[in-house]
Amino acid sequence: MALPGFRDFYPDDCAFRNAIFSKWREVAHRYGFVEYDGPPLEPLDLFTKKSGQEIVTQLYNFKDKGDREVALRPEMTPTLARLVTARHKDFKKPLKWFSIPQVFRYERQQKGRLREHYQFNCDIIGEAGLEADIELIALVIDTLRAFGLTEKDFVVRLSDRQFWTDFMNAKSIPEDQRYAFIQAIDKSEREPREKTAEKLGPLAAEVFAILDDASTGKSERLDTVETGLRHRGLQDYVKRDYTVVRGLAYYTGVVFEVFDRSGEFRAIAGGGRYDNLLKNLGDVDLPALGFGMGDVVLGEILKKNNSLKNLKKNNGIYVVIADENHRPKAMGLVQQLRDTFGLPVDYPLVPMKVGRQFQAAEDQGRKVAVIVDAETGKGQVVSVKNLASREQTIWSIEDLMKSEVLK
RNA sequence: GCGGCCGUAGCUCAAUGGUAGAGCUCCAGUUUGUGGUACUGGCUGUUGCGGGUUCGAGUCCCGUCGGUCGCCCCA
Repeated sequence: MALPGFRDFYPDDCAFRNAIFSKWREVAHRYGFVEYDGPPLEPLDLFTKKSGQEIVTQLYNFKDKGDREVALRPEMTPTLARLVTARHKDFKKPLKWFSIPQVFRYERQQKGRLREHYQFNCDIIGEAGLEADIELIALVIDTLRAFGLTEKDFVVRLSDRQFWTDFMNAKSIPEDQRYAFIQAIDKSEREPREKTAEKLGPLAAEVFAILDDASTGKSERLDTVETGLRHRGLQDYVKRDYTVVRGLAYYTGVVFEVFDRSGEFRAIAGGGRYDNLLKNLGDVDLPALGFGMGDVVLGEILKKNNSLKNLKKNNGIYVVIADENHRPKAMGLVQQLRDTFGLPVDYPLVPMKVGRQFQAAEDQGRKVAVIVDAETGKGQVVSVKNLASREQTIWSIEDLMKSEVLK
């Protein structure tokens, strides 16, 4: 039994996970992003430096045999920051980097939240202009579209962290009250309105007006982002919503969260601009932005929508050994097929009834069966059966190797 | 860390406090050279674990571990 919050991946699960990974990679590559990776285990202070000591309660951390305080990474951004600050002069800006790390957190698990998951991380570093924000948001949208999801399935809720900073400046909210103010906005959706109003005090009416009707809030940044997305035909995937504030730790500009329209699941993805983080962490002043998308919530949604079906598509070859006397010849053929086609080629490891062999071929999702029998023993002849159409034809091995019937 | 619900075969579940069962899966056969059906047979259990009540506990009580949903938290 796996530890609480950790998953086993049986072959079907692994196929499902890998299908998600390959879509992620495909879309990231389509956007010109390149893949990087880092260690799953990091010095503890890499994370406390960014998030403070409180984060330790949510980490898998321990002392290693060299007496170092270490932790399993809860997120990729600190590692990315380390990589980038260490060698930023080696790379032309902007960097468009992605990664699919397994990340960990020590928390009680619940729906859509385990103690580990794989998180697709895409970041753009070294570009302060809003074109980068638009590109990144377009990437989030296209990633989900690649799984067959549409504007009917999900929405990107767009907000602007700077908008609220400006608001608090205009209202002269003291520094020590700003955290509570942002928290109140963050929780306003999950709390009774009276409770939020109590927290906001005299500003309640004005804030509610903005939360209820996003057009009340003015943000040139969001105007530009929305226009940019409209140019790409993606305007139906986004909605301005100032309730999104994203934990507020280090975001500085445009932020966003992606939700499914049914409201049944947790956030699918989230991200935004964090222009000061690299400077604070690594003493390299580069603007940056990024998002993360986990495989758990996405997987739940794809399963509900029945996406990613047909993972066992018909391909490959099953060599049926109809006459055990010719097993040696069959083994030669198996080897030759593997060399020639690079497709899955399987066969019975031990003598098996012919009917069972066809069943095995079927269960494995093979496209064709190549039948080795007494005729094969006499000459270089095999029968080839298409498992779907059940048509069977006779081939010389020489012709078979040049043909397309097995592909 | 807190609370609700739930732990019985590999899976899904049944069994009034009275001898632990079914379906599916798996394996084999019906069928000694042709696959999704059908039929037949077979394997699998310290009823999560530990205490307690009782003549007797899968069933009731307590604890514990795990699952699940929510709260807290959300990098």
